Amino acid sequence: MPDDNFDLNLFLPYLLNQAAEASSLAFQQIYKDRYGMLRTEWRVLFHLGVYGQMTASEIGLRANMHKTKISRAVQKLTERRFVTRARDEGDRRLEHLTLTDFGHRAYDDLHRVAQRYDAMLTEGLTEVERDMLRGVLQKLAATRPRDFT
Amino acid sequence: MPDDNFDLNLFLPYLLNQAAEASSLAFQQIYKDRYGMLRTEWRVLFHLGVYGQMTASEIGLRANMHKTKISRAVQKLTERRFVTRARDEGDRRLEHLTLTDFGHRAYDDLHRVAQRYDAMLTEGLTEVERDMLRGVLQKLAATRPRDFT
DNA sequence: GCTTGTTAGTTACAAAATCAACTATTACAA
DNA sequence: TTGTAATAGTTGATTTTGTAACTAACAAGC
Repeated sequence: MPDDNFDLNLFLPYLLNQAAEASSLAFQQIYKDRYGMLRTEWRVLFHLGVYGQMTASEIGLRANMHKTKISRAVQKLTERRFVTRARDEGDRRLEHLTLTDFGHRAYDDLHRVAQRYDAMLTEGLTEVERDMLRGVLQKLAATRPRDFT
Repeated sequence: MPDDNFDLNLFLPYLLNQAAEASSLAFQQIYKDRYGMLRTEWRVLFHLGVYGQMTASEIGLRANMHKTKISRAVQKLTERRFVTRARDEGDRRLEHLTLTDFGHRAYDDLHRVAQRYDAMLTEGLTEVERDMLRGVLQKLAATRPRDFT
């Protein structure tokens, strides 16, 4: 009855999810414990930290996050004084988001953690493996659904 | 204000999640459209298809899924006649899960789709990249949270 | 100017995931 | 035995996500 003809653990969507979850766990614990953030909130914080001022939809575009997720994350981050919002005077639909000083300190902290964490994750890999891994993952992340039948 | 010192898109937990999501999308669409399954249900179905009869906690152990997720997935799969449950006579806490004929046909179908899909995902990669990718991802999937500060 | 369509962002409701508490059964040691 | 702990699995309450409908502001053609 078992199917020796297919190795589930090597099926890429499954394997990628396992790797992603396992390798996110300990970092997730840190931004949750230190700042009470969810994944969505961490992502918004980092986008603002890395790219500077952005609007919600710019973040959504870059992070592949739906606008409702971002809306809620921004609301939380604003309530907790990590982020401030400012209406665009030219186009009053737009809101420019920026980190507060407080938010910037949180970003600096987590950003340092992230760098050490990334180093830890890859310390078992060769130089070649590290480079190839990121290159291949970027290709896969750019995969847009298309027909394959 | 922007931080040129950190490339978010190369941060492994983030990059892995992006790759995992992008590369799961089209496959997810198929098991959802054809069989109305969720990710959890698809995973249980595949575990039973690949490994044969299993208990819920064996699946949880292999798939790194919480028992409540599995409990609910099994309930759905049983309602929809993909799976049958049988009490263990020796230890009446245990339930052995197996695919019905109907469930097996669904597995066979999706399993074929999965193989073609995997081939499509990796068609842009070299032989070396493919092998290294799966090897490295398996290492990362085995990452257990530990101290890195 | 007006209508029609588009974009930015929010809100409401439904679906799903998470967490804790629960039942039932077995293990095991006093 | 019998009392305590452990394991398998389920259920309920809460949180988070997903989907669709919504408001507000702008754009472009007539």
